[in-house]
Amino acid sequence: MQRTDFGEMACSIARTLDVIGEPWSPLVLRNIYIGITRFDQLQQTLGISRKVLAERLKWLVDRGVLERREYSSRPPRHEYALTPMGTELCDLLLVMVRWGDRWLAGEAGPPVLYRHHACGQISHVELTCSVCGEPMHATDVDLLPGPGSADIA
Amino acid sequence: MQRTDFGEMACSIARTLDVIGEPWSPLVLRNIYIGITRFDQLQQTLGISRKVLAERLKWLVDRGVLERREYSSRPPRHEYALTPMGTELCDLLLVMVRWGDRWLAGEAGPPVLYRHHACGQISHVELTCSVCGEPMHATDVDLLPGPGSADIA
DNA sequence: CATAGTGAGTTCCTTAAGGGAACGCGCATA
DNA sequence: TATGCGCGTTCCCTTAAGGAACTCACTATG
Repeated sequence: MQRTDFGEMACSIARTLDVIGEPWSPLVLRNIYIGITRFDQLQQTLGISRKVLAERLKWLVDRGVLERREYSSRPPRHEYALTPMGTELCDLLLVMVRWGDRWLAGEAGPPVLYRHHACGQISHVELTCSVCGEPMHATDVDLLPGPGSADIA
Repeated sequence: MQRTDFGEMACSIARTLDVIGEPWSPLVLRNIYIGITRFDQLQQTLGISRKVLAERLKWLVDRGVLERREYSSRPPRHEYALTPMGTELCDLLLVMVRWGDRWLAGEAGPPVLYRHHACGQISHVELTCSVCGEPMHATDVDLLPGPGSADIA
């Protein structure tokens, strides 16, 4: 398929999708987040094709989300690690988890639970306003054109 | 391409991706969220192919994220609207915006600003713990197997 | 009444991306 | 010298995305 380039759109959603919008990318990110950092491990646990995995890893490294680093030099071996940019991107995964748990988990319940270090409780993420701290959802905001505008009226 | 089925994985991220992981789906959602609810409008503002748009809309309606409703019966005309499930999915968009604004907006600054109804200020979303209210990011949690487990050790 | 127009898709063709298996390369151990 | 492992790359096949043209049901205009 010939893919439209999202990276050039004046929209932070499109630009974010340009980085991790490809199928598999979020799952690759998830696995590296949970400690599965090597090529073959990723390939086997995800069931992704080696070709696509190689492409995605290179893409994510080029965008600055992942870092490829040597963990052995005698037999040259590499692993992938999250950069600060990549670590913050994992927030997106937590929100996906929250929505998937809520709407798609069904009878069985959530496959994974999250314990918050600060309070020690099993919980999930909530979206709040960075200014007032109250809940902030899509229905609680007005959109205004920003400095980098061009899109949207 | 033959696509691996994410919907059957015991992972809420994969299951969420099964719903909106296709390229364009989040942008379709965004546009409907901001009030662009008709086929031709969506097609023109996104620059998406009509074929793919029709597929995506049908998919999202089938999954329960969107609702197709008639706004005129004499010339039969339809528009698309967010269901409660779809509205909550927009939270994901807010988090994408946050990350894109932070890491990809560059010199120009964010293309769109968000004003929070509750406080009237321009702000952005923050992830907090649903139990204690403190910040909750990917680095602030431990993962434990949940009732719907099968995946992850 | 005939023509043009509109909203919402559908059909058809071309191109490129995903899946999968096989191969390559550098090195270590037997 | 042979086997094996980690990490990819190459090749071929199938399928999905892009894009333009076409359909269909109706409305408005001349």
